[in-house]
Amino acid sequence: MAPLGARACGRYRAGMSAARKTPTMADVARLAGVSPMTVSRAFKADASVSAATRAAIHHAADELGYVFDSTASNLRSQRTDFVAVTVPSINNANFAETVRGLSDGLKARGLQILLGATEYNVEEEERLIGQLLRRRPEAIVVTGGRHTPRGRRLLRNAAIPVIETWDLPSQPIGHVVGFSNADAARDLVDHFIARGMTRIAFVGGDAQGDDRGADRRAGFVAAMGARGLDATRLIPAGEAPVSMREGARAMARLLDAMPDCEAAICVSDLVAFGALSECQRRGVAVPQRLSLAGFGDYEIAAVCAPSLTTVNPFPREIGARAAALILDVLDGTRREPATIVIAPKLLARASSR
Amino acid sequence: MAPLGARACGRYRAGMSAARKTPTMADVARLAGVSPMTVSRAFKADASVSAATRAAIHHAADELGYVFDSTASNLRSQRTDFVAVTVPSINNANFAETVRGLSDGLKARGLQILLGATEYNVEEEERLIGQLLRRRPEAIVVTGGRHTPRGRRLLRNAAIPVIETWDLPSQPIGHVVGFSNADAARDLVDHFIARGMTRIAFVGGDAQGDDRGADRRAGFVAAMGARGLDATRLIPAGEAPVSMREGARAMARLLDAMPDCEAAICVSDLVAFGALSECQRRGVAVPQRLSLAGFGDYEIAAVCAPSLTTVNPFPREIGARAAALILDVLDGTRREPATIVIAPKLLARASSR
DNA sequence: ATGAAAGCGCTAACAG
DNA sequence: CTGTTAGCGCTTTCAT
Repeated sequence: MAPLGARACGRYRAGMSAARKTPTMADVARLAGVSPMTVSRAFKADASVSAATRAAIHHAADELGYVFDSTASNLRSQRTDFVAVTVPSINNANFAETVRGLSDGLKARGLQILLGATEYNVEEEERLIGQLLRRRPEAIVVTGGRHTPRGRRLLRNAAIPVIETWDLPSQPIGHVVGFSNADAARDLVDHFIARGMTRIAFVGGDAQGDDRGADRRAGFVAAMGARGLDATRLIPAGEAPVSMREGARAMARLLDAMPDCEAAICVSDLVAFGALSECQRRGVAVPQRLSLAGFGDYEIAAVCAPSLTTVNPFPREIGARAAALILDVLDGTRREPATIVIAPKLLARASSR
Repeated sequence: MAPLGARACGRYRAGMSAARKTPTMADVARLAGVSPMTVSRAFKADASVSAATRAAIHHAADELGYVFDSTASNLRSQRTDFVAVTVPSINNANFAETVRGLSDGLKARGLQILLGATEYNVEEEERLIGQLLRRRPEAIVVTGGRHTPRGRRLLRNAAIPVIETWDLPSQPIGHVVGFSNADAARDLVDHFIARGMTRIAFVGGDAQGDDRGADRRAGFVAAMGARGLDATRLIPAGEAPVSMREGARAMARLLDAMPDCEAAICVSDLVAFGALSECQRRGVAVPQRLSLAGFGDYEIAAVCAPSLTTVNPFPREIGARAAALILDVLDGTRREPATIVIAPKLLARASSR
């Protein structure tokens, strides 16, 4: 079946009769009449090879259809140029923006992201961290500061930079690029209070595994308590990922159970939009009868009518700052753990009067 | 600074005074009193090692904080357990769902996704494919059937399964899991015609690099022509990624330029929602004065009021089918290139009367 | 600027 | 079930 080269046994060879071995640097070297070492140098941008030799080598490589083999390079050089990243969900515009910020910041130095989704589950995160660390990434970026004991241990022992994001963990493992979700919720509370509202509800933040959401809800409760207001108007929205549908259902419950509410702070803009749509279905005027706010500054918050008051946590910048931090640490520019605090921005829009 | 072990020179060691070498299988073997080969087997689920030996080895490994090194395994075994995937954008719920479908289908066999975003640019796709193939993935999944010549060549020569998705390329490189974007647009045209509308516009599909969108627009033009209707009501929406904001602006132009339109088919639900919001701002009743349709069955299409008529292309299933295909090919169950055609489903909702 | 030798850490292949 | 030997394809190191 595969007469030559045991390596190709059972391997996929589209439309090829014989399984010819994939060419290696040695093959390129032979064809170009140089040593393998020179070929290796010719494939590194900053290595010293004469222009003519380099051109000849690339020509030979093209002729053979040679593709550089990172797996061998990784082992020998003990560098993978991977940065491992875990996010709760890939299907979330906020986290996707953080990944973009990371990716853009890292690709200039040839670092590639190895992405995993925890699906809002710390056990899954632990499994994922284990899998990712086997690949020997140069650094690892995780979302949030809550991990299983083994997850924490894996991260601490990894001997690579660890960056926790989207949060300000009380016991950081290494570096942090985040913000206070509780403070953001407090700012929204104060926003409504400043506009004369006191009967304020919080929608969501109950989802198991969504620690950022839980922190926002806790921040709401703390802020309401500190202002001497009723902090018990908490509307659960169900399991993560909590989104528009859940927002609509939660608003239905809120309107039924607490018709006197003047404002509702939702755990995210997606929930807020779902809540808004339910208000519109029921003829509840926003913001005249009920003010609404979300979180995240998702695109929909700016586009929907009325536009949604929200908080922009600068997800792209979180990624960009994390990337810059990684580069500094790998360069040796920075040695001590850093905590970079992002200042989220409250955006007052039409959904709050 | 790093007295022992040249490997650790300049490497990051959080809070460690000396740079001790990362333990290897040989270290674990020594501590457990077995050969490295037995340690290797103990780390493979299906290898034959006595239960007692396996337990002892894992105990020793834990004690040393040993982490299996995939880079060495990858080189020696010529397997990476990577599947490379390129999508136009990571920040798009449809593509994110396809990635989830892939990821879920592959993780059972221990395959991990290596993800890259092309940002709707074939040159970027070419670069990305080159980068990804160096990592020696077991298979590669790309979005769409348009590639640069070098991109095509790289894929064809890769000697791994290639799967093009979200499209039905006329010249497939290998396998295909997709659907006809043109047919989907035609179905929407027929949906409106069946409801008595003839002055129908298409919004978007002009974005450079969004081939699926272009196919939908082309399908609209072809279908309108085939039905003897005016196919010139084409509203550009700007460069990819085209989203809600662009939809709102495009609708503003449509209402100004073609106030007699009865229906508008938008290149995506995001554009359709933006268009809807503009209608609401202007007091244009949807669907009474103008019917709307989108594409993609994004969550917002079901939640917004009025809900949006759309087409569900089953993005999750595209990923799941691609994953199943990859497993079959790697198993040797399938040898010939497959073309799996997904049947998108038209969902008639409140935005079209 | 180029080359020779050695070896990264694991596992295929082949014993026993 | 366990061990021995060799080597995956590159790059570090040290020459010249």
